[in-house]
Amino acid sequence: MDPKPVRTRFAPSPTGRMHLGSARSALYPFLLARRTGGTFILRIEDTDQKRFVPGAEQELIDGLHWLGINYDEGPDVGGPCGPYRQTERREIYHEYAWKLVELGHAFPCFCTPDRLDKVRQEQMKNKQNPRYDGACRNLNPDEGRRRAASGEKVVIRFKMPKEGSITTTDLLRGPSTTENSALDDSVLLKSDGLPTYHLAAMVDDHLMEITHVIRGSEWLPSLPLHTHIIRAFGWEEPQFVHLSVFLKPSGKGKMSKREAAEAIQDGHSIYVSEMQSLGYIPEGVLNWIALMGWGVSEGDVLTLDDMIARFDIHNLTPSPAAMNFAKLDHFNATHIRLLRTDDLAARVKPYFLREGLAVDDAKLLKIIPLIRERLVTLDDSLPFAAWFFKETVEPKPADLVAKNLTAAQSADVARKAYEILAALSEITPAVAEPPLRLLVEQLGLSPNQVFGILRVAVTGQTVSPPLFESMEIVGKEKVLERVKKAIKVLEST
RNA sequence: GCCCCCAUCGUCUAGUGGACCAGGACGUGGCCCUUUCAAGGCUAAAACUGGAGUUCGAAUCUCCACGGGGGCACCA
Repeated sequence: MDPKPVRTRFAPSPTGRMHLGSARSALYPFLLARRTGGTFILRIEDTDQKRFVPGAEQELIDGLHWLGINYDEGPDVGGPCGPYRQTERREIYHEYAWKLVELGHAFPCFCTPDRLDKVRQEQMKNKQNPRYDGACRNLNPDEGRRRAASGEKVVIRFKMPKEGSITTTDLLRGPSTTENSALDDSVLLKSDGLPTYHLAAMVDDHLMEITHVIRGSEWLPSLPLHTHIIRAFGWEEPQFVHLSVFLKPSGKGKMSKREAAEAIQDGHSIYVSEMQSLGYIPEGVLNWIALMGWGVSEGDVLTLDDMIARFDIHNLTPSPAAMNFAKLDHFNATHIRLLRTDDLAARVKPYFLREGLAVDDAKLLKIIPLIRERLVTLDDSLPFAAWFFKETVEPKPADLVAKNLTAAQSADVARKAYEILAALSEITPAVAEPPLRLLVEQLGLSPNQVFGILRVAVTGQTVSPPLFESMEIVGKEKVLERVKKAIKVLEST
């Protein structure tokens, strides 16, 4: 066993919306850290000032917070290895880049982007692999340093060995050997003084003592480069785990902007920040993304705590996974049903308020058990229960007419039901249901017909929570008032 | 074009040479329950990409093909 405490990290770049793929990239290292009693870190990789999006970092932080993926060290909470924002660490990268030059594993390069472009185009025309032509590779380091110090635009490139090969290891895929001749002299430090990912991530993972690098599979092709860099410094190599990508629901190609838009049409989203307003709860979202790329044999309804207890990095799967929103709905509904009544009430309340409804908390608490198992998303509570918080309901006359009955016959049924209800001391399921069932029998009708009329009369809609329980919450006075009104409507139809 | 990765029901997956006529979950069909809508119970259909090897024996190991995905920037 490795005695070193586990340290993992989520290292996003603030260049856009936080999508579900990022959420999963945060979840797994979080789970590993929590599972092993280790430390989980948030590091912001903001070295690309061109693609920087203001507010993106906050969205990331909010998203993690909403999901319950808490980090021990990060830009807003600090920690012993800070700063945790790469733009605040530029001197560090500068130092390490030049150290690599000193060690003979890197070289300063003064080639202009213009010239490199031309070279690249020439190479492509000749059907060669586009790569650095090595113009500055053998420059005298001292001269390079001098020119750089004098303010000349300079870049530092890794000095990839021409010969030999390197064997790298991905925890899920095993070892893989790459010929060095297939690798390029990649840029490590840009002319703006900021590092590229290759340098920054390796330096930070080392300084932050990251033991397991869990990242997207788009990094797999650059693992040989990264391993070269780490070995050039003489550092210990962390375990590398490359996660598969999320594919669009069809399984053909990865999620794109277009698919994201289509998902929205459908009441779904791939953006964490939108999940809440769509009525999803973190438990549902987490369960869904966790199991895309993590195989459990049985028992797949998991809370975050369950995941921590059961997580094993070796059960991650290397193959791409297609998004299946139907499964998200299933997990969301399942976790909603698992919520305590007061918890669910508190979570559902904002959706009523959002519609401008005045919510009575005590009443809401009584409604929750009636709608709980009917909800897929939290906002589904609106069609089921919004009418509870309205003074009056406006049933459609056609809905009040029972199946296979005329309006006049329906009115007659309603009148008889009214008399029964009016005579009751109170309207509860226990008191009201038996006499009304008796009425159903006496009239030779189906429960569906009689209760249907009452349902529409009282709730204003054809689909509602259970009738008698609903009537109890509404109260006798309002029930009678609404049934009376329904009779009038039916009579005038 | 070059490099890399992946491969089990429609989808997510279990499976690490015999315990697999391949298990679970979502979805789908049927039945039951039922005052609507759900939920719940039972049940059905549904997969090892193809070929060649290794082996007494292969979903599991090797190779090839096909397929899918990713990467080839002074982006991450």
